[in-house]
Amino acid sequence: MPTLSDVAKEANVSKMTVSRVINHPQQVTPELRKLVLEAMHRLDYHPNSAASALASKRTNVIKFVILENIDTTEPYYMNLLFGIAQGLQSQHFSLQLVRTASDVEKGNCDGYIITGARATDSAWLDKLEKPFVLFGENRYGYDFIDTDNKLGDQLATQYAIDRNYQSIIFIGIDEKEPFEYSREAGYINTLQKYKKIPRIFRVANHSRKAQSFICENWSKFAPDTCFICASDRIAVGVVRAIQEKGGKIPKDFGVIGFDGVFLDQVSNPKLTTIKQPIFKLGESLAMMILQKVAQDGAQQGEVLMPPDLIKRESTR
Amino acid sequence: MPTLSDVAKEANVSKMTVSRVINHPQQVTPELRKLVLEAMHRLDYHPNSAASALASKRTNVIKFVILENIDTTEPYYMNLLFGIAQGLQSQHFSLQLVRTASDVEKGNCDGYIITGARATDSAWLDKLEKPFVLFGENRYGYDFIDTDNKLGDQLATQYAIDRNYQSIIFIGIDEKEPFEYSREAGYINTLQKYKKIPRIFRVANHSRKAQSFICENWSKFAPDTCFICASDRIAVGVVRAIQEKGGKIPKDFGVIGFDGVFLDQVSNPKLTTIKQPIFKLGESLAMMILQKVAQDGAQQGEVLMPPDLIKRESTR
DNA sequence: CTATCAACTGTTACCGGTATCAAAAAAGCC
DNA sequence: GGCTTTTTTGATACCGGTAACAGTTGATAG
Repeated sequence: MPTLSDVAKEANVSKMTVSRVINHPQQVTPELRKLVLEAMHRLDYHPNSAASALASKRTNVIKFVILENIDTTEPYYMNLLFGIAQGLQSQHFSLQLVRTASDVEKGNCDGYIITGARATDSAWLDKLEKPFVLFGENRYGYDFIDTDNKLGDQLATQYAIDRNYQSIIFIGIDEKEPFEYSREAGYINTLQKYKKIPRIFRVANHSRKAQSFICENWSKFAPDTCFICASDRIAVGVVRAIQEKGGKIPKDFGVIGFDGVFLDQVSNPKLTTIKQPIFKLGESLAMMILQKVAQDGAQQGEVLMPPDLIKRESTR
Repeated sequence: MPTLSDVAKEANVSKMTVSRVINHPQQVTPELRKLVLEAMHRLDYHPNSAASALASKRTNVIKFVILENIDTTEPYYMNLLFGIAQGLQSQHFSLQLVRTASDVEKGNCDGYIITGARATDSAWLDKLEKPFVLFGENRYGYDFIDTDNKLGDQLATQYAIDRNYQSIIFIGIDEKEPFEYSREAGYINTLQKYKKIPRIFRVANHSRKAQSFICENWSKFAPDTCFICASDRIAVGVVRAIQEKGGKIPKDFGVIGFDGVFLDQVSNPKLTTIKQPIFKLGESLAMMILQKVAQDGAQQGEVLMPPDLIKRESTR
């Protein structure tokens, strides 16, 4: 394993010059820079992350905090993680996973990416000493990245209208969280544009809960209805309920999910869904926290990334 | 942040003694050890992982290599990851995720945990310079940890027999991999014990493939049949096929899955399944690779962990 | 009572980088 | 051209640990 010194010798410069080429290239004249880069390349040099972490009093570790029950963890977390990992990798950072607020303080890191934070978590978030960014909308001014939830269900609702479903109903998640309000807002806004009256029901985010809800209230849902669901889980339940009641998908009943990871494919018929750009969200989260760390905790703002409408078999 | 030196001063010993208390406690007399531990506790000392990595020429990073398509990634990987993370945490190691063989060599680490390795991967596995362990059975002598697949489907088959299903059929995954052979072996062995003749079908590991397969061959399956499925995905498809054909679950048809993460709960009826101890597998993987690293790459052998039969609604 | 040895503890040098400041070189100015 | 200012480069001192070896101590043996 070649070291900084090796490269320095090879290029006939001092260690510092090499270090600068890596971290502050603009401080070095182009000629020297080129020399050094060539030397690095010749020797196949890779910086030692532990050494740089030590010298610059960092850890090169970001913690990913998942404040959700492991058993109900959504499959899309895997994609999120991949995205995060990819983003961190590019800066030679590595990752630690944390599942409980109590483990957060254990061991060192340079910053946190936090997901699953609810309104009640803001108490301890405020006490964190390291910079953090959230995955998921919040209205407390914390930096976050999320799918553009509102846009997502605007797309969904618009599509249901375009496909000429007579009645368009929203099946939401029974939680008072910003992402849910945003999705509902997308639905409501779009319906209002056409002077239609919104009808919203809310259930727990479980396929079976959704299924039994629809079955129990089946009489309320006439044919030619499209269900805009706040999650693929719910959509899966709705599909099963319709099938159980003998409704015809997609002819008489349409179903549109939200998430677009895993479940939408396992379902039959495959779900029309709002696909979140999960991998990219992960990557962006990584970039944001790294930047925030580099800028000593400076505010980063909010980022909403547009989702895609994936048209499949559960709508006509 | 207190350092080793701070603790050393507080306890009136040298840095080395403190270091020894942390890494080789048995080399220090109990009295001193106590003194040091108290000092560490008083100061709330946490070792600096970067410094120790640098000094001992390690990186304190383990790479988790996932050789599978991100989109078909099983939800249980999340649990595996949690387990791995937990195991690594305990030794102050952190994690990097890698998805392609080409990224494996990029950046440094002390060892690898590799999953999704197929027979064809052994070529580059042999070339790896750092120690590694595999998640998943293999017959090439590589160290691995896996669920006891054979035992799993012994349990499943035995249960189907106990529940008095007349005919017991295995729906396997259409891949020539050890885990599949082991599951089939568990099924075959148990049936043979009762002088019953095995019937095995194999399909791709997709719910819809399984569904259409069962539908197309529906005439072959008389009532009073239990399907032992090699995965929950397949089980979900089988359940849907039976429902589509109007079969009664669990009275006339039983379905037993394999995995026990996520899908089994989303299904309706909830699946009877062989639940893999995924979290523990992950933890063990972490422990194994850490030990292997500590022992400079010494062989660790194979570990098979027993799964559990979870009895739910898809069997009578 | 001293020599020998084992067991424990301390000293020193170094792991591979980076920050800081000093020195040198280049540029600007009169 | 000489002097000041700015830019570029280099020397040095750490960052917080660990390995290797040296020194100390007490026990055991002769």
